[in-house]
Amino acid sequence: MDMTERKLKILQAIISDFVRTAEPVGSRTISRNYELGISPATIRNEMSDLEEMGYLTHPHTSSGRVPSEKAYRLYVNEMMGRKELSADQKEEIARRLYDNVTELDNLIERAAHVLSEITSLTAFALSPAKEMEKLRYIDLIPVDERTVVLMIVSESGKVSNTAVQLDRPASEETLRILAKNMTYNYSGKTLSEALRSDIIRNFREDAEAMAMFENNIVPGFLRTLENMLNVNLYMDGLSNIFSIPEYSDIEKAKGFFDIINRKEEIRKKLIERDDGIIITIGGENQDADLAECSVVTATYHVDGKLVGKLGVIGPTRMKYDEVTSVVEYLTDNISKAFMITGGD
Amino acid sequence: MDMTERKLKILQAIISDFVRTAEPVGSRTISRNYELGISPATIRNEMSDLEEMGYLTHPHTSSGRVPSEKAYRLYVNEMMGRKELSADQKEEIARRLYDNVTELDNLIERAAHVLSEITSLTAFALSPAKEMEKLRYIDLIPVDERTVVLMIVSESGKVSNTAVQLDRPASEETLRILAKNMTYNYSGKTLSEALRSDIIRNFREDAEAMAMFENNIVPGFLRTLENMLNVNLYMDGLSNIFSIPEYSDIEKAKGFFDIINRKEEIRKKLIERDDGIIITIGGENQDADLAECSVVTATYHVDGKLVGKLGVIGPTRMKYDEVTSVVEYLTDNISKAFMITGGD
DNA sequence: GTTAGCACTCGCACATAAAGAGTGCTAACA
DNA sequence: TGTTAGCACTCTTTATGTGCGAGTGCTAAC
Repeated sequence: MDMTERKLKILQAIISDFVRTAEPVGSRTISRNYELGISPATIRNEMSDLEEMGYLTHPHTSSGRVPSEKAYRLYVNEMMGRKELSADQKEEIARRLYDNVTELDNLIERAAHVLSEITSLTAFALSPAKEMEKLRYIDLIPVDERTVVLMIVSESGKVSNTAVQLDRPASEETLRILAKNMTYNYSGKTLSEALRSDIIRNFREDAEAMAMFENNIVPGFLRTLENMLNVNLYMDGLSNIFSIPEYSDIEKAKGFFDIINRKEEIRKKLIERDDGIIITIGGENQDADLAECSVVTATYHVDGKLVGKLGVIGPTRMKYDEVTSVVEYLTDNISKAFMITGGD
Repeated sequence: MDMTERKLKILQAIISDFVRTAEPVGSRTISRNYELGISPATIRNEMSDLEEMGYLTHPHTSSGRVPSEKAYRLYVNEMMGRKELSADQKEEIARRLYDNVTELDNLIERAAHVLSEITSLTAFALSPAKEMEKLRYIDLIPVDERTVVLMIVSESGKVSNTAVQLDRPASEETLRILAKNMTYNYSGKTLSEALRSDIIRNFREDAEAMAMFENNIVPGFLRTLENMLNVNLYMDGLSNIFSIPEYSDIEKAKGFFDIINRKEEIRKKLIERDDGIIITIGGENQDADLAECSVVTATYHVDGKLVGKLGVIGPTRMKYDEVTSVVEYLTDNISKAFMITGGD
């Protein structure tokens, strides 16, 4: 059976109506509310065809039609236009994103918040992966006899540090040598290179320094690198789930929270996703628990180096055009916002 | 009407049964399952008295009795014993608390997690208030011509820092002088003193240093202090709410999440609460949205200086004895755990 | 003071009925 | 040949009625 122009229009009308109301839509509704100039009977015939083609389903004999995942996929791929955000919306988003942000992670967290509020869905955002960040500078700052602070500065200016307790007192001179050596050995290396590579030990001539390096500094160094590499997952708008009719059933709501609680898993899944705007619909999500959800993600870049993701998770019946636009606008603006506020 | 020994026993039986089953309890149930040696009819008479005294309520004429808030209050104040945790439970808690913790905040977050799992309720924990923390050491570390890292180390060893962009290049000498001065002026002061006090400017002799100090260092200093003072609220076990019959109604569940979402408010409320173990039952919580919940909080101390809170929120029908014991055990162990793992 | 007995009250689960929305088919029409 | 009106049929939803069970409150006897 061929897809005709008219079938497409009817399908679009059905999707649009169902997205709005969450109720199966009947032929009369389409005929009344969408000016296609054809009678309910004709629409019924077309609907019957569309069902045979796999674009519609029938909850039961005597109810309206519901778009299938195949229909959403067609809609997203072929029929959906970008919904340009209004100037007001853009301003609102920008204002809230730019407001008083001092840390990149902070900005990302806020992006999740804004995203969830605008879409009324559950939003998430991943702080940037820093594998490709390069080390710039390493220092050991004596605080007291047995305490030094190990500080690592990355090329993008991110600072991280740990207080390290020493076995034995260290002279400032020793610390200076160690720090200088580490900076020399590691600056220009990426964080993951530094973490994976064998620790470079080239002060064998100084037994004292060497012992301390081995026992105290190296563990602290690795710990700090790991901290810097950590990717945080922020989620927001969890309670939005309750305003979605699909989840008015307590069991389903519970199921949703069960998914959402497995943060570690989500984090991994997100990291695996391809770059750019990705929409997965229902069963396209490997996870069986997500079979009734769609996920929209987009990738942001800061400085062309740091890379992270954000997006929303909601019922397959979501406003893909709107959501896509907001997600895109946010990612486009994240690096911009961050430069303006001049965070570290 | 007087409270008698027997009435107390019956009330305790009713509370205990209702806490377990969430169903109104009838006279037969009490007579069968609790060996009080009296018949249902007698129990009915006593129940009737207890109702008149305000300890029981009656959902409708032909159903069992439900304890009132007044009953829970009596129970908590007079009848409840501490439920000693089993050695196994203690070990389990300790193991999970001590496991691989490197940061205090981390430990607190985990405490919330453990607490929610053990009680099957929603748990929260507040990272310690650091108002009383004293500054130990301040340093300015040059990274490149226009970038320095401002580092603050507190007496308990917590390190915090910000990268500061400079208007103009600064000599290492200038930075050294500034850092030395700041350490001299602020070490021994508490964080909040440092934040509130006027900035001390005593290098008027050096116009160059002074200008940089004013324009770049001071804002970074204040920002860092504020960061250090920030109190984080961790919540865990949100989805536990779904296994509580009281919240099988979607509207109530939604209401619960509405409360939980107002993190800022919760944080403030928690900070205001008195020290020690505090139990508020139903309407005793000012917040109308919490009128059907009870909140149990306890205070922990680290090093006798840092102070924070943790606790649970659940239905008025909760196992107060168990919850109290767990909460108490956790707070007692937090500082201990932290010393053992040798965190910063 | 305690207890057995019994009438009475509700709430709940279940069945049944009526209403409403929507389809699918048939036959007529342009 | 495509479109439409008409109508029987299906299935869900909502309202209504009924019986059952749990539990009380009262009375009278112990």
